[in-house]
Amino acid sequence: MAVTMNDVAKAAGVSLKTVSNVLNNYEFIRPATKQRVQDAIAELGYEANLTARSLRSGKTSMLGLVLSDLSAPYYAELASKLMNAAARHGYRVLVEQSDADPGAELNALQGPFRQLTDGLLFTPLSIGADAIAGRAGSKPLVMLGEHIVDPRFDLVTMKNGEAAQALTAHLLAGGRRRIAVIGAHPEESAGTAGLRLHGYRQALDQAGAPFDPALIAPGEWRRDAGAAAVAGLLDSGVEFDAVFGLNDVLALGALHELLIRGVSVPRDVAVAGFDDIDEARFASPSLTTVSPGMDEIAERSVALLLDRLSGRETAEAGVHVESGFELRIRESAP
Amino acid sequence: MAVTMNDVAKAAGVSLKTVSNVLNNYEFIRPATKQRVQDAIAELGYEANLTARSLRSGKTSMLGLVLSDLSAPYYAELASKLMNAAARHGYRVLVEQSDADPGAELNALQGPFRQLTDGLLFTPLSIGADAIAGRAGSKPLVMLGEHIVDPRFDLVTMKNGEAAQALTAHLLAGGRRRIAVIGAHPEESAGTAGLRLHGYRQALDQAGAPFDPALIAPGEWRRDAGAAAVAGLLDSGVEFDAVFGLNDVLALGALHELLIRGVSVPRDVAVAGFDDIDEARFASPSLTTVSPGMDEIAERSVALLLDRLSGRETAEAGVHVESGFELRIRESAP
DNA sequence: ATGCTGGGATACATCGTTGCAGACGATGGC
DNA sequence: GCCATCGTCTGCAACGATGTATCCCAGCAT
Repeated sequence: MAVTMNDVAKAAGVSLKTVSNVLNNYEFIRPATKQRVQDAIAELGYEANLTARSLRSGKTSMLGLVLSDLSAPYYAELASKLMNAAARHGYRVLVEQSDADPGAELNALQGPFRQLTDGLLFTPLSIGADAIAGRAGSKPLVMLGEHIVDPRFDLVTMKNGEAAQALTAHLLAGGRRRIAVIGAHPEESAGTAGLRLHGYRQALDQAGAPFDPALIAPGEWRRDAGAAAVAGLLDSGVEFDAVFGLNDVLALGALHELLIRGVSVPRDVAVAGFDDIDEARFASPSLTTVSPGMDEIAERSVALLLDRLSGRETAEAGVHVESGFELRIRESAP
Repeated sequence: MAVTMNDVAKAAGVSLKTVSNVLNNYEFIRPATKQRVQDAIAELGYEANLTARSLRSGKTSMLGLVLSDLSAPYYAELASKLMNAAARHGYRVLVEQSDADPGAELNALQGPFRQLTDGLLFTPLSIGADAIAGRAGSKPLVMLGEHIVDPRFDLVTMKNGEAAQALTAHLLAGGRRRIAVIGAHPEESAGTAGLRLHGYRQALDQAGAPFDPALIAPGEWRRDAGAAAVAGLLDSGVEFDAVFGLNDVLALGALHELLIRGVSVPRDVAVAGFDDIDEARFASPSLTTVSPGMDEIAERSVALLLDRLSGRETAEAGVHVESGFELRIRESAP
């Protein structure tokens, strides 16, 4: 069997509870006693049993992260940074893939997954604010992304609208007039896709450029969907001189399809994305995109969640944090 | 407070233990009793407390996955598939990033992380077989990748040497004679890089082509290192007509640098990678690479680990599983 | 001396579950 | 009619830690 606190207590000649007190940095312990306990711990190679601690204290020191698919580069990079941020505060991150499935998202919210974690970082994609509110329970919950902007929930996001507007303005400034958008989600308006599309339209309006619905292609946020969307546009005969992928993998799929079809980028068509994943910098041509400040997002969302856990943050209404952004102008849309 | 088994027992008019038996599918329970318990569970909305179960049973239903960096596409895709495979068997996966740091890898092996998991999927990068054997403990451990091939450990890997040989043969068959290799790790010979390099040399030997050490560029397995390696080769004046990136991100970094420098791919230089990450298919030009059968790797490594856990697999020596591979011939090296 | 204060350590109950051993009534063989 | 067996269910202890309440003693004021 493993060494328990009881063994340590016996070895140090103190009570079980004193060992516990030493481990939990209880203030009033004589230095000599503390030393004896620590020596015993070192000698026996004692390691606290986290399961027992969790059962007794009700805390797991784990944060849950719910996202659709860990193999998507944006989520992979985000997860990596979140884990590092959490680790700095002594927490681990347990990841759950929802596949954007409503049932899976609900399960993550109330099932065993929730039980295993002290708080949740949640990227809802297919369920709404009311469904969440009804099942959120009492443990803290921080939303990531902007599918749900609701005063009831804490939210960490970026200035999607502003960023999309700035990026579109950049394309317009480069002389592009017919900017196709791919990856739109027609059903929603408040989600990430909706906000970015809104920013696009604002930029058009500001520049006095017309909005043409024929240029808006729906699609899931995957490389193949980006390629398919561009293929559809090309085949339909709609003219366009730029493509704005609502995220980077869409834009990279589009880029691929354009080049295959013999369309020169950026000469004939400029391409821009959103997210600034590592891959964007090394695409050929390299991809113009928006950097959402992922480090800041990761750091602040963990900080907010931990503030809720510790009770440092007590606001009744949801706290909304917005990170900054930066345009990354590269070869695909100079 | 949450609903406990005790509440269920009272509601159903049975003992605590009977509820436990129902939950654990104990054979000898009268259908009527079982039904009553299940009704009570449904009515009260009871959910088993996993922490308490873990403490009592000594099992967590979590598998540990140790890798260097979740943001690397290969690991992200692998982690995603492993999580899905584990979920199919009722297990969760807890990921730990080691950053290829020896201390972090040792910690994952014996620290709290190990305690939280029933078994480990381990991608060692910086520590050796002896260090692992000395600290492995008694919980099952399955190695991923081939940094460590040792009869003491279970291992799931792919035919690195054969695959690299086949890929190199393909390049040679295409008329390439001076194939640069980037991402070599000169210090090691048994690791992944070493095995792939070995396959490369075997292909050269078989074709009667000379081996030139000047064509071997070391580097970490990242995009920027791939770009830097190619830049170094170009600047040094060494001639080459193909680049074999020991993994895809290296090759993609190399591809990027070649195109920036005005080198035509594949006309002047062919480029090939290894891993077949999603991105390879959508690169421009699309990347010739080796598909390691990641689905199979994920499925079989989880199966092996669970077989060890359940005692279905009892081999004294390590079980070594090799998945198949397929060449994916694409535009970058047709 | 006595009472009070507060630092330092302890005993005991408790978190929610599962393993073990045994109880109980009904059945069946002899 | 007795004992062994079988199916079904139960009680108790235990997993390894923490919270609560309490106790003891030294130091100080009264």
